[in-house]
Amino acid sequence: MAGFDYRALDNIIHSRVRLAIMSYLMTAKSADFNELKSQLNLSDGNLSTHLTKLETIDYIKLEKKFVGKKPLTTVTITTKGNNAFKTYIEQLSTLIEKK
Amino acid sequence: MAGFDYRALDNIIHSRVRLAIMSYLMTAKSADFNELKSQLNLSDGNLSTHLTKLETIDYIKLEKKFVGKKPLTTVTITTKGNNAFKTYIEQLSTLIEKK
DNA sequence: ACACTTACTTTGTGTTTCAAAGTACTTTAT
DNA sequence: ATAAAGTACTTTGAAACACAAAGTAAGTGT
Repeated sequence: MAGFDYRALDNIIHSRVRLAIMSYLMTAKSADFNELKSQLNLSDGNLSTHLTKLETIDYIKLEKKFVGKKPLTTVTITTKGNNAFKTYIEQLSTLIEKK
Repeated sequence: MAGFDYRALDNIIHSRVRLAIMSYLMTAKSADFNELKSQLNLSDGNLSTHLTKLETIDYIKLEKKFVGKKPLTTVTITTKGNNAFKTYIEQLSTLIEKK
């Protein structure tokens, strides 16, 4: 009975906060900073750092523009991010099925 | 569309290594140190520290005895650990179902 | 002008992870 | 008998991580 290889589980997605972010983006496709912040109950700083990390490995794309007078950061999941998330979920599924 | 509450996900189970350990124990019921070490491909130190952490919150029980001349540590999942794991899996399931 | 709000980012501190090194033996050559 | 190598762990230390408090840069009331 071989245990599962924990190294296979995407370490970057597998953070509770980033899992929440990615999961949200999978259905929402895109969201802006404040939407994520309020929906996921994150502090500004916490969200900001996790977004930066996800952006660094190209799982999401961040676009900054002004809407009227206010800055607006829009977050979009990339193809790479989408694939990574799907893989992550599949691995989790096999883990869960084993119960 | 409300995102999921990451704070609800058991932080102690939600470590890749500990998830592997708990998952293994759910089906194996009990295992000894070297079994976990080899099946889960963990270094001695890494396994040791995670076991200690899981023991601290009573998710597992560690029993040390000698078999012949050698020390043997047997790891058993507790009822509390079993429940915590089930809850964890349920939460993950809802996350996955949302896709 | 002054405090206050908004939309973030940076910084600082505490926590976590992991393997290398350490411990306390036992077993195996020589 | 002694040294070298293994066994079964635990402790330690350095790097990475998580998070909120503080900071920034702009706008908005009063």
